[in-house]
Amino acid sequence: MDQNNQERYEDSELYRIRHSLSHIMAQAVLEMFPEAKYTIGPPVENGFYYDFDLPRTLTPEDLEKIEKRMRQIVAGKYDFVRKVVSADEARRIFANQPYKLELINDLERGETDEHGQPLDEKPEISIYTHGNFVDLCRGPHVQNTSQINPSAFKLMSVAGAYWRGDEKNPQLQRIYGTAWRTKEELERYLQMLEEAKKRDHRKLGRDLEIFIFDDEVGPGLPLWLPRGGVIIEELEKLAKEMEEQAGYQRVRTPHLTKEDLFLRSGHLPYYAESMYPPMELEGVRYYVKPMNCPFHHKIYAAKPRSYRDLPVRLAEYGTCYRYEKSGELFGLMRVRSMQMNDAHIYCSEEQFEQEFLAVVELYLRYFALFGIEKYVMRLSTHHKRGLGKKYVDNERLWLKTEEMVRNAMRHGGVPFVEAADEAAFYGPKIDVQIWSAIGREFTLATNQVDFAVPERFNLTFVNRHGEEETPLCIHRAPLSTHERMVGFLLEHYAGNFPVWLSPEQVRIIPITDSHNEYARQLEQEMRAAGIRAEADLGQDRMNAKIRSAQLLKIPYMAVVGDQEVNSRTIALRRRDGSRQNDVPVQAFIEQVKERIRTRSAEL
RNA sequence: GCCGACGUAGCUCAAUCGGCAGAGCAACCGCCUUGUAAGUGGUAGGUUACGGGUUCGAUUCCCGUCGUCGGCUCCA
Repeated sequence: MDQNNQERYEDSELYRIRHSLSHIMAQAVLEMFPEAKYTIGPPVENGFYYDFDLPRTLTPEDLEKIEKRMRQIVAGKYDFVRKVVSADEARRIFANQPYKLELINDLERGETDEHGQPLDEKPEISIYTHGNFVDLCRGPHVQNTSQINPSAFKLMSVAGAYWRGDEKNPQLQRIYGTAWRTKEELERYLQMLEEAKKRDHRKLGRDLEIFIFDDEVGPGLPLWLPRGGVIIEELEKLAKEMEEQAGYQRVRTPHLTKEDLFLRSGHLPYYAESMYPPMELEGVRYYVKPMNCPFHHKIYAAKPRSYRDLPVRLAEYGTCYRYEKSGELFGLMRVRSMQMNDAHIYCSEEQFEQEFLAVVELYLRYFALFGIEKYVMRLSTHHKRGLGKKYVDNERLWLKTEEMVRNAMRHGGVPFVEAADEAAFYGPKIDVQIWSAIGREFTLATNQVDFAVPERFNLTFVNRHGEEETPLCIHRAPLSTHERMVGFLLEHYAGNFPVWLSPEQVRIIPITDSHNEYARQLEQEMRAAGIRAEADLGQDRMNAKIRSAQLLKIPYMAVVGDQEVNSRTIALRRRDGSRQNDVPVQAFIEQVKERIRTRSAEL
C-alpha cells in the first residue's frame, strides 16, 4: 500500500504524528488527574499508547473526555521543542515522577532503554515540551501540533499493562489510540478491523460448524464437530504421506506418565508452570503430558542404536495438555488440549545440518501447498540471565547449537530474523511466526534443537569407531497443532477451504422434490467416488438451499431439475458464484477427484 | 494469573426509572412444487451464566463464583 515502504517506520511522518499524540494524550490525562504518574508512551503498529499510574480506573466516558481535550490541544498549534538536558536537570524536572526517575537513572547508567532493553551506547537525555507539558523523550515529533489531523485519530481501549512488561511490577493503565494522516485513512483502518472480525476463526468456527467450546467441559478444551473432524483427518493424512516419504516412523505413546519421567526430562524443573497438577495413586504421582518428547526418547532408547540406524525419525500426532493461564486462552489458537504434528529426529552432529534443513524445507512445501505467504522465520536463542532458570545451564552448548542453526539456515539460503531470550528450555529453535485475523502474533510451525535432554536420558549410538556417542535431537512440528493450524487456516482461507480440505465438498440441490431420487443417486455415486457429497432433501425451496450451502462455504453446488435428470447432468454452481450448466455427472466427478488428489487450490 | 468490559432462546439482538422477558433467523408440524443467496402459515423453545444479598417486587442495584472478550504476562 505504501509506495516508499523502504522508509523505516521510525523515520516516517506517521511515526512522528503518533508519537506526538501520545504526548498530547499524556497531557490530557495529567490535566484530568494532576496526581497521575506517567511512564512511557511509544508509537506502535497502527497508533500509539501511553501507560499511566492513576488514582482510579478509567471509564469509557473518561476516554471520550480525554479524546475531546486532545483535539483542543491539537488545535492550539503548539510547537514541539526538543532540549538536551543533564541527568540532574532531568531529575529536577521529573522530581515527582518516580517512573521517569527510574528511566533517567537507567539512561544515565547507559544500560537500558525505556522498555528495559539493553543499549549499545550511552544515550543523550532529551526532553520534549509542547505548551506547558514536558516529557522525557528521545523523539522525534512533529514540529507543531497543527501537523496533526484532529479527525484522523481515535482512542480505542484501556488495558492493564505491567511496568516494563514484568508481571512482578505494578500494573499500569494503558490507553491505546489509533492515528493516521487523514480521516479517510482512519476510516479505512476501522473498516479493516470490522472485516477482520468476520474472518476471526472464533466466529467462522461456529458459523461453519467446525468446533465449539462448552463451559461445562472447560476453557481451552475444544470440542471438534463433525466438520472439524474432517479437516483434522485430512491434515493427518497429509502429514502421514509427507512423513512417510521423508523417512519417519510412526509411534504412539500414552497421555499419562509417572513423575520420574518428567523429572528426568527436565520438564518438572523448567516447565512445571505449564503442566496440569499431578494425580496421585498408590503413592505414585502421575502427570498428563505437555509434550511427547520424553516418550520418544524412551522409544529411541528401547534398543541399542548404531550410526548406521541414524537418523531415527519418530513421529506421532500426540495429544498434549498444558495449563495455560486463564487469560492467555484464545479461541483455537491458544488452548489447553492440543494435538501436535510432532516428531523427534535423532541424528549425529554431522547429520544435523542436512536434517535441520530438510525440516525447514518440509515447512516450505506445506506453506506453498496452503498458499501461506505472510510469515517470518525466527531464530529464537537463549539469554544469559535465564541460564539455570528458563534454560538448561550450559552456555557453551547453547552458543554452539545456536551457531549450528544459524549456519544451517545460511547454507540453505533461508531468510530469518533472530530473537534473543525466546528459546525452548532445552535448545534454540526456528519458529514460524504468523498473524491472526485480528493481528495477534503466533508461532505456527516450530523446529527445535535439543542438545540437553538426550544426555539426561543417556541416549547413545555406537559410532563407526565403536564408541558411544550422544545424538542430537530435533523436535519439529511443521503443521503446528491441529488446534492452531485449523484456527489459522480458517482465517487464512476466510472459511473458503480448498476442495480437499472442505468438510463437505458437494451439496446436491434438487429443484423440486420430484428430483429427490436423482439427488440421492448422485449422492451415492459421488460418495462411492470418495467425494464428501450431501443431498439436501429438506423442505426449503431451491433458493434457500443454495443460500444455506453458500453460507457453509461449500465449494460446489450441484443443482438438479428435470433437464439434469433427463440428460444425467448437473447444473454446477461454485462457491464463488460462477455457474456451468449441463455438466455430465461423470466429468464432474472426475474433475473433483482430481482436485482432491492433487490438493489443488483451484475451485 | 493480573487490569478492565461483558454474559438474555441454538444464533443475532430488544426489554423506559426496579414492575407479567420479546423479535428475526434456526428447529419442529403443515401448505406451496419451485431453475441459482431467505416462498408461506403455525407450534415449541427461558431458573435472564451460577450462588448469595438489598427490595413488596431484581434481566435491571450490590457481593462472590464461573465463562467470554480487549490488553499485559506467557506460548504450539
